[in-house]
Formats: sequence, C-alpha cells, structure tokens
Amino acid sequence: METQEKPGRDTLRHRLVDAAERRIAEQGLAGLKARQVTADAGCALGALYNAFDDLDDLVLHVNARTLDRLAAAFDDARRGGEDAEETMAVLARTYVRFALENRMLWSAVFALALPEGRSAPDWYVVRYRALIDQIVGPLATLRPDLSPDQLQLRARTLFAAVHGVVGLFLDARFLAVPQDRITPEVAALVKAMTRGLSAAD
Amino acid sequence: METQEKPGRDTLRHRLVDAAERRIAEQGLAGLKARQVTADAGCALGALYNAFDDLDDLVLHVNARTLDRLAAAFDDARRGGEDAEETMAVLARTYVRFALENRMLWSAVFALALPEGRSAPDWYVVRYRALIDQIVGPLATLRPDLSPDQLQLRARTLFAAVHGVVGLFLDARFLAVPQDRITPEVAALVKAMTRGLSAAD
DNA sequence: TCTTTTCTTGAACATCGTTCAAGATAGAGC
DNA sequence: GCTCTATCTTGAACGATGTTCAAGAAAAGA
Repeated sequence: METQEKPGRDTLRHRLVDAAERRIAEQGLAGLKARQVTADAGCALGALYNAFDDLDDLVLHVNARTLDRLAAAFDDARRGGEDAEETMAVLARTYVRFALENRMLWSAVFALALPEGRSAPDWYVVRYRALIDQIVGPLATLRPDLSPDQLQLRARTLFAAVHGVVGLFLDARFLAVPQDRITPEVAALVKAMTRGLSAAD
Repeated sequence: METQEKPGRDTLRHRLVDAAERRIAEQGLAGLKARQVTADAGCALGALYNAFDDLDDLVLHVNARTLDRLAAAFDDARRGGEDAEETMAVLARTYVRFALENRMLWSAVFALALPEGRSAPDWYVVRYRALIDQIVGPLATLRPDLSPDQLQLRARTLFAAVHGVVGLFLDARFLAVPQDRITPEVAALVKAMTRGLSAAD
C-alpha cells in the first residue's frame, strides 16, 4: 500500500514530513494536529490522506528520520572508540546526548502507540534493527561467550535498559533528576552489562 | 483542590475508578472514554467532572491502585530472599511477572502523558518513591561503597533499566520476543548491576 | 420549615481525525 | 490541438471525543 516515494525534495509528502517534524519538535507528539500540519505544509486538510494513510503513518515517517539521525550519530561514535569497551561507552554517551538534544522527537519514537494489532511496517523496523546491529559488534568482542542469537537478544536488552533509564529520568512526572547525573548512571549501567565476562550469563 | 476522600466503598468516586480500571485492563488506556466509563459507573457524563478534575485525574487514581498492588507484591517478594542478592533477583522476577499479568494497567502507569508542565500530585509520587525505597534496602547491602544519595539514584536507575527492558520487549511494535526470554534477560541485567563491587562505580 | 450548599444531569460547545463527492490538473494516445 | 483517463486537490461534512454549564434535585444546617 506504501506508494513509491518520488525523489523530489519538494513533493507534498516531503513538505508534510518537514512540517510534522517541526511541530513535534516544538510541541511534542500531542501537539501534532492534522489541520495545523496541512496548513504549515500549504495544502488542504484532505490532501494529507492522499499522501499518507493516516496521521500515524505520517508520524512513522518523522520517526524514521529520527532513527536515521541517531544511526548516523552511532556511526560517527563507533569510529571514536579505541577498544570495544570504550566504543560501547561512547555509544551510550551518544545515545544520551541525542535523546537530550532531541527530546520531543526522540520521545515521539516511543510514545507513538499503534492501534491494537497493527505493527510497524518493514521499512520502519529495518531502522530499529540497524541501531541494534551497531551494538552487536562491540558487544560480540566483549562477550565471546554468547551465541549469535544470545548476542542479538542481549544487545536489545542493553538498548532497552539504556532507553528506560533515559526515558524515566527525563520524564519529570516522577521526581526530576539533574541532567548531569544521567550520563554517569548510564555509563555505570553499560559498564556493568558489558563487563559480564567474570560472571556467567 | 483534591477533596477529602470519603471512606465509603460505594461512593461515586470509587465506582468510577472501578469502572475505569476495568476498561483500561480490557481495552488499554486509549480505550478509556468519558461516556463509556460514566455509563459503566451508572452516572451522568457531567458527574465525572464533579468527582474528578479530569480524565487524567481519574487515570492517576487507577494508576495509584496499580502501583499499590505492585508495592504489595514487592513486600511479599522481599520476605522471600535469603541474602540481598537473592532478594534483588526475586524483586526483579516479581516486577516482570506483575507487568506481564497486568499488561494494560501497567502500561497505563507509564503511558499517561500529563500536559506540558503539569506534574503528578504528591499523593501519587509517594507511591512511586515507596517502590524505589524497597529496592534501596537490598542494594545498600550489595553496594556499601555508595553513599545514601548515590544509592537512591542507583536504585532508580536499576528500576528504570528493568522497566525499559520489559517495556520495549512487550511492545510488539519492534520485533516481538518470546515471553520466556524476558525473565532471564532481566535477571542478567540485575545481576550485572548488583555485582558491581569489583568494578568501581 | 426555610435556606444554603452540594451534587446531578444532559444538552451544548469546541476540537479532533477521517471521509468523500466534486472540481482541477496532468498525461497518454491520436 | 483534442479527448479520454487517471490522479491529485479541495473543503464541507460526519462522527467521536473531552469538557463546560445552567438548571434542577438532593442533602445539610439552622
């Protein structure tokens, strides 16, 4: 059902994603309204539903961009570390920094709740998997005891754990924590998870 | 602004929380509608706004119940462990089991996004803090090198990390993972985080 | 019993996502 | 150029939603 993306940088689809990205970055996911975003993109309300299935579909495209940017940051970061352990630490710092600098867009990636049963399309999942794969590399060096299958799973666990820490700390619903304490905590978490050689599993 | 809670088990407030809890448990947070919940509770639409400030306010009361039940489960669990390390492992298993058995209600606790700037009331934050405090105990035994302040922070980190793992694994948006693989991963995470004595921080 | 306060009601309002029939536009074939 | 067809565009309309509010009912106090 996903129509071919025309390469043009000035298609309606592109302008809509731009407008939605701005809106989410400024007002958060909840601040994204169909009427507002179509006005920003300079088209009628209904045109949105010709370009995309849904508002959720539009958000998915914004989120894909965000994931791509994080993946690019990971790419740079991976070149920074001397050994695998340092690479892992750099990746963690990169993640924290990215989340802090792109708060709204980053939360939108995880706040979007697809309706019951509807799962993300392949072109979206691919991006998430690419992120995990960047972790598998250094993790494999640090944990030669784990099978490829276990490595894949453990990389996701590590990602999810860091995600949970950053997310729950950023969310001011519960007691707010000074931002400069997040990075050390995440570093401790990652170090503990990667220094697992002495202890089994 | 929070009015006195009358003790009666059959007040309108109580019936509304009951109805909302059922609705969330069955349909998820997104399935909770003002008209539906007031019909279930047997009152008019407007009565909701006399009993509670808001729909969000109602959800907060449902979430408080959920947090109380998790705290009770933690209470039982803490009596189960021989030493501190085992206690911590039991707490982790308890958390995972609780989240799996109360999926919708548990996600509602973290899915509720208060409007910009509005933070949770004290009577709600107290419940979250109580949960963390149950972790601080065994963690203090395992990590005598940490100051009280660092302990409080590290307990939150641990909680948030486990939360992230369970949350991201349950969310079928990204690749789904068999449920029986979650518990071992969380166990490995907790073990790594508590066995930090040899490594610094 | 009268007065005052509190609770209850459901119609009304504003806003939202989404649909759709009608009009505009753009190619394709000749 | 002309015609037919397919696609894009439009904005009014629909149904659902959260919230408000004036009016009436019930309860509480004196």
